[in-house]
Amino acid sequence: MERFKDILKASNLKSTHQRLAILECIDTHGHIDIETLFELILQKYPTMSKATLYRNINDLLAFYILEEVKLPQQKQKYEIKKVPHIHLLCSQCDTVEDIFVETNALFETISSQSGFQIQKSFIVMNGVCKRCLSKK
Amino acid sequence: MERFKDILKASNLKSTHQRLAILECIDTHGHIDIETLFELILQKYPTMSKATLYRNINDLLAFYILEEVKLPQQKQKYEIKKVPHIHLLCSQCDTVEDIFVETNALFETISSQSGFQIQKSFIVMNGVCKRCLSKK
DNA sequence: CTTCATGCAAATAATTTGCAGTAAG
DNA sequence: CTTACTGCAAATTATTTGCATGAAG
Repeated sequence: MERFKDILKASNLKSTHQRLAILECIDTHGHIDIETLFELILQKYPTMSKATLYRNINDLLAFYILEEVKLPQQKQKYEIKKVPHIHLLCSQCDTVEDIFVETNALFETISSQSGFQIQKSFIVMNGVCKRCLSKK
Repeated sequence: MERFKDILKASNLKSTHQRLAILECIDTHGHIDIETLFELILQKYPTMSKATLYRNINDLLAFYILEEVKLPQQKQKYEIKKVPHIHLLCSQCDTVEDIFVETNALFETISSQSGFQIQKSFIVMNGVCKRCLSKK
């Protein structure tokens, strides 16, 4: 994917097969943990080592290309950095959905109530997704 | 503290010195990670082992006496389970403050927009706290 | 060519488990 | 007394690092 080559170049990172595979894999999965990511990439690049994976994840985080996603009760996951959004974690099918919602009203309330100056937010909702709800 | 003895008894857990120390320590600190907790308890109970600490944390989580707090860029922390609240994480002094805010409006928006049925939420705000703001 | 990234193995850190002894109720 | 809990050591699992080789630009 050309898109990722450009992103890497912008941070002076070389576009190795491994790095591109990591980015594409995270991109198509949306949210993924190290172990799953490793297994998926191994299928395409049998020589991929975990050291490389960890090093790349850390580098990509440092350059703000990736973002960590810490969900309750789950192993740490990663996603491609995008505009701020809310995570909807379904307790039935275990999938994570992203949703874009206006949160200014909430931010306002919090600021005026506490004097805290909000820079960014991390919001996860736990519940049951549309699909699982309609299954009953 | 009698309060914790009652809580433990309600879950058929014995009130050992170690357990009470863990609970009191987490209670007074608000949010604390394993390593810090271990060092603090060692001061009071020099024989405390990490195996016991981990086992107890897991048991207390299983009985919903503790709750995990996963903050961005931080080691996993724990807190005594309380009513739902929002975490305010200050990027200057690194402290976490709890705040109780009405979130129904946001929940409503999310539900109607996505069809997701919310059961609980985990919300962290990153920014600068009142104290640090006034220091300038 | 030059520099940076990879793979392997070894090192370190984090967490869990088995088991014999100890304390809570 | 009986059962559950603790501490220690060993076992697993997760993550990082050093170094020689290989690939990207």
